[in-house]
Amino acid sequence: MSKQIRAVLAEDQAMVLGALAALLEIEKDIAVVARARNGREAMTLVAQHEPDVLISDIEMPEMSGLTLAAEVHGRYPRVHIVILTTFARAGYLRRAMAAGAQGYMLKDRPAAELAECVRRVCRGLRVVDPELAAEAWTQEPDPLSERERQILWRAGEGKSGAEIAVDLHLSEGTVRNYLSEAINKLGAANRIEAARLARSKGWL
Amino acid sequence: MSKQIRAVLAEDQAMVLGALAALLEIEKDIAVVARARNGREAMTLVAQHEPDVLISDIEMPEMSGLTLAAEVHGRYPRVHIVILTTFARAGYLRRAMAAGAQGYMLKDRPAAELAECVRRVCRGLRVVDPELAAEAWTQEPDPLSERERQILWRAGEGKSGAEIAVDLHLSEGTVRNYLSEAINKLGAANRIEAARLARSKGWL
DNA sequence: AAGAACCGCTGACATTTGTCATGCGGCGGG
DNA sequence: CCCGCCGCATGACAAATGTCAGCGGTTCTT
Repeated sequence: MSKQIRAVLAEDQAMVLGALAALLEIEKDIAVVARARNGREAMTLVAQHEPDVLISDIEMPEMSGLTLAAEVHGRYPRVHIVILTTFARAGYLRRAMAAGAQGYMLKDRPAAELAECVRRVCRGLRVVDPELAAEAWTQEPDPLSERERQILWRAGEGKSGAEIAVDLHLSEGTVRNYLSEAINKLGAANRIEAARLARSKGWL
Repeated sequence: MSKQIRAVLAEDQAMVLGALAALLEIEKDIAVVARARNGREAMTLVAQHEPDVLISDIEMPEMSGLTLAAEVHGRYPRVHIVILTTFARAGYLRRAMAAGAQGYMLKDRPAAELAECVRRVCRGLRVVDPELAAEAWTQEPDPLSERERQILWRAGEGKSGAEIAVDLHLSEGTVRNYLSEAINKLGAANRIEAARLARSKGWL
C-alpha cells in the first residue's frame, strides 16, 4: 500500500469548499492538506505543500482556475491537476487541457466519482467527462468574428442596436447586419437566444 | 440528550449534494435521511420521511426551492426549512421567509456554520445572514405580479411574445401588455434589460 | 346595488429588430 | 494590374416589440 494522496483544494464558495474537503476526507487514501478560496491563494499553497494533486474550480476571484492550472503545470509539473466545475463547455475543457490539466470533472456528476477521478489522475491517467470530450471533438470551433462577439455580448446585456452602434462607432444598420449574421450562424431565433447560446458554448 | 436531527437535503449539482451530505454526516447529532436533486423529488422525500429539517438550494430544475419551501410549509408545518444558496439577493430572502423558511444560508459562509444553523433552526430560532437581512429591509419590495414574473422569465430566455402566449394560454397582445408594464415598473428600456434587472434583485 | 380593483382582451400606432440585396474602398495574392 | 475578399455601409421591407386607450367580466367592499 502506497502513501496517502496529498491534495490541495481550490473553490471560492467556502461552504462548498468545506463540503468537498469533507467528502474527500472520507477516503482513507486521500488527505486534503490545504484549502484555497481563490487562484492566488492556491498558487501559494501549492508552492508550500507540493501536493500530489490540485483540485480547482474555474470561476474564482483573483485568478481563474485555468490560469492557475497553467502556472502550476509550468512550475510544478509533478503536481497533477483536476478541474472541477459547473460548466460543461467545450471551450473550457479545451483550455484546461492546454493548460496541463489531467482531469476535468463536472459538479453534476455523482459525488463518488471525485475520489476515483483523483486516484486515476495520480496514477497518470487522464479523466474527462466522456460526453463533454465527445462534444469537444465534434463541436466546430467558435464561428463568431470579433465584431460579432462584441456586438452579441452587448445585445445580451439588453442594449439596443442604437446604443451598440454608438458604443462601437458603427452605424446602426451595420450593427443589425452583424447581429443578423450571428443569429444565423448560431441557428437562433433572435438576439437573446443567440447570446444565450454563444454564452453556453463558452464563445462569449 | 435528544435524538438525532433528521434532515432531507435538496441540491441539483450531484457532487455538491454528496459533499454537503458528507459535511453534515460528520456531525454526530445530524443524520441525512434523504437526498433530492430537484424540488419535485424533495417534495416526495419529505412526504416519505417527515424530517426535522429540509435544507434546500433555490435554483433547481422541476421545482424551485422557493416553491418547494411554500408547499412543504403548507403541508408539513412541523418540518423546519433552511434555504442554502449562492445568491445574496434581498428578494430571494424575502420570498423564502414568506414561504415559511426559518433559515437563509449563503454558500459563501464557512462550512462550519451549516450544522450550527440547522441546530438553531430545529430549536425554533430563525437564522439569517445579518448583512443580507439589513439589505432586505432597505430595498423596495418586489413590484412584479405573478403573471409579470412568469412572462418576464420566459422573455429573458429568448422566447418571443407569440411563444410565451402559447405557453401561458394568453393572447399575444396581453403578453405585450404585461411585458410593457413590467418594463415600465422596472424602469428598463426593453424586455432584456428588465429581465436582467429583475433577476439581479431576486425577483425572478 | 354601486363602485373599486383586477384580470385578460382588442385595436391602433410608433419603434425596434431581423433579413436581403447591393455598393464602396482597402488590401493581399495571382 | 486586376480580382476577390473583407469590413462597413445603405436602403427597403417584413416582423416583432413597446405603448396607449379602452372594453367586458369577476370579485371584494361598502
